Amino acid sequence: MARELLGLHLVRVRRTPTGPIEQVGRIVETEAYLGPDDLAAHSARGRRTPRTETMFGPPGHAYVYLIYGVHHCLNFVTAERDVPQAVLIRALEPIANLVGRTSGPGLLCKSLDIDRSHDALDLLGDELFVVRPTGQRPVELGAGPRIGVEYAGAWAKKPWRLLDQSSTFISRPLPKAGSRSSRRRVRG
DNA sequence: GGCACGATTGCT
DNA sequence: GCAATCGTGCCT
Repeated sequence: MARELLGLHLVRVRRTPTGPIEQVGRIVETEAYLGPDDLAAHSARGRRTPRTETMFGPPGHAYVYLIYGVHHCLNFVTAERDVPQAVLIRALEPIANLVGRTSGPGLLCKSLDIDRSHDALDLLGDELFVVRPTGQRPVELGAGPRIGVEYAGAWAKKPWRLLDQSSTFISRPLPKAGSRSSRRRVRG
């Protein structure tokens, strides 16, 4: 799903006093979180709490959480009920009605005005959803380790951060080949 | 009730 | 390099 979402358009419909505004961004960076095995996931070891409950719910819903007491992060729940997997949306390329930066999970939520009140929102509804654009620009697939999960040991090394290398709106470049974070463990 | 800390960002 | 800022998870 993290791969499939790249290149699709995320649509956010905001109701305003003067009528609805449709914000659109092309998804250019995602990360996969495959709990309960994945120790980098909030649902690691099957941890099921009020916060992570949405991850255990049906797919096609938003999982939104507050990080560092400051920013919100938007995820799509991707697996069947009771299988706590999700895809973090990390960066958008502005297509329509987007003001402010959209490169980075916290910035993206700020620009789309998404917060905890949107947790568990149905992504098949009319407020937040994805569409496949016509004449879709091809995705130049890149992969690297996920950001900010150093604590997850071997799981932190998995190349589950996916992005479109042709986009200038990714949150940060992939680590250079040969750098510590991209080097493969080789048996000696 | 206490306390350590985070799937980030911005400023020094 | 590090502070901001607070909900969450886990312990007592």
